[in-house]
Amino acid sequence: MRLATWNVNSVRARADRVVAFLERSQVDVLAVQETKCRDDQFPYLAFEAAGYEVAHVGFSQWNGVAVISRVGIDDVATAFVGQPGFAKGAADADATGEDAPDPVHEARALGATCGGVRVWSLYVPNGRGLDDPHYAYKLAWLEALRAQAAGWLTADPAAQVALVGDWNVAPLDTDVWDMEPFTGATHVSAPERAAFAAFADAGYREVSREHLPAEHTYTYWDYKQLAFPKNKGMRIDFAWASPALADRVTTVRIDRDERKGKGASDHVPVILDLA
DNA sequence: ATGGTTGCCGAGCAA
Repeated sequence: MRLATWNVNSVRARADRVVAFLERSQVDVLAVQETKCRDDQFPYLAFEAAGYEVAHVGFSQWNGVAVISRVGIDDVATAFVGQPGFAKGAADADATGEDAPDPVHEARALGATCGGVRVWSLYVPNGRGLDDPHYAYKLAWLEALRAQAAGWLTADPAAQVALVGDWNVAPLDTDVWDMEPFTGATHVSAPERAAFAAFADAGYREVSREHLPAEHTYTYWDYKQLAFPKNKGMRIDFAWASPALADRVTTVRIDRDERKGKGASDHVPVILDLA
């Protein structure tokens, strides 16, 4: 089975390109992030015509995640248990002693069982800035996911679980082109890196680096300032696998060519082959 | 060159 993950940065702007990728690369299951649409706006027909089923969750023009599969889609979950929402205005309410508004649940996680693998398409909050409320949200979100994922393994040590997507964390200094511009920035801070590494403590293995250990191997390049031609990229898309699944991974590929040409997403697919 | 890119939607936000 071939499993891939890709932040497509709008599935409507790129439906043809995503279908072409699925067919050219013979992908069985694709986890998609940043569809940027509601469920009723998703271009289902383009994927169904190519022989794929789609499970999607999207509430607005922001976020949105999907699993696209030609080996079945069962037990779809449009959030993980305990998934935090963004508590807009929580800090203000705390200061004034007023009741905080209800947190806004965002479409950032979708789980589906495809071909015997529990696949989670994950779009980790960006964080925006170290002083921003979205940064605390990001850390809480990662910790809540880790707690759930640890529980899945405790319940079934032989579980085949893939936690794949845009983690918005560059775990190593060599996962960015240069650390200097990231001074005081998100994606590289110690708490974010610890929250990411905690998935290893929970028993998972990040199989993309196991198979592609080369430094400065990127999955994302900003649209601005000729970042791609200058290869000023970041490695922020990863695949944590449960032990039983990690043992099945034979190859991992990053399809750098998908960043080329007109109409490219700013991220490229990460593709896993499973024995 | 006081910007730089893209996508949402149709101004300004988010990444």
